[in-house]
Amino acid sequence: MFKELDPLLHSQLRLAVISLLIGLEEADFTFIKEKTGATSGNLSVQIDKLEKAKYISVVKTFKGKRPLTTCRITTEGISAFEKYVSNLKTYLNK
Amino acid sequence: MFKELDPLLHSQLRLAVISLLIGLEEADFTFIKEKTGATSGNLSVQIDKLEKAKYISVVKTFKGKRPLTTCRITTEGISAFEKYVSNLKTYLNK
DNA sequence: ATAAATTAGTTTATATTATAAACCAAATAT
DNA sequence: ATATTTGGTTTATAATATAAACTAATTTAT
Repeated sequence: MFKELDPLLHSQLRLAVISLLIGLEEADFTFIKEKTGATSGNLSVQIDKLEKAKYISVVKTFKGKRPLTTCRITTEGISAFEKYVSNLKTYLNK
Repeated sequence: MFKELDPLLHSQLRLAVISLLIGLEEADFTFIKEKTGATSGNLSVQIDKLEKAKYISVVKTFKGKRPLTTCRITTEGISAFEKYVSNLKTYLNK
């Protein structure tokens, strides 16, 4: 009937981050923050969770003299997202 | 870009309840409990929230000598669900 | 040169939410 | 008579999300 929804993806902000990265393959912290409208603090926390789950990889470098946090989705993240979307559909068929 | 997801519906159990009621127009507590696999306590709480938001109406009667809690979706509930689904799509287009 | 403001975040505290455990009342089964 | 089941509710706890406060360095303005 209703399939389980991965709690890691069933969060507005984390879902937005993953959704963004699915289309882009790479995005930095500030860009994600702008596109999602999240606060830095919330985004920082949620990116951390996605990274710990290996749904995204995070690389911290410098752009000139400033820190730059770059995120990419992993293959694990892609398949988790695809499964989430497929399971979600069990809730949406009116 | 990403549309706001109604937090009342962005919950696995409450979404399942609404999704069920959209198709059925009427269902009792026990039936919903079976279909969703929820615990009674959790279901009781979530039904309460949906009722307080006027997304569903709840009528308590007796079936023979036993209590019977019957739920129906309201027009407000239907349009909230439709909006939720439509907003959700902004997250799903890979 | 120094102070103020901005960038790019992290950490921590708090509010909200979800879930489970404990409970209740009545009915039915042993 | 008492044990179990039905149909829930209430309350306590765990998990989550969010915001506020903070850090550290960089620009920009004075």
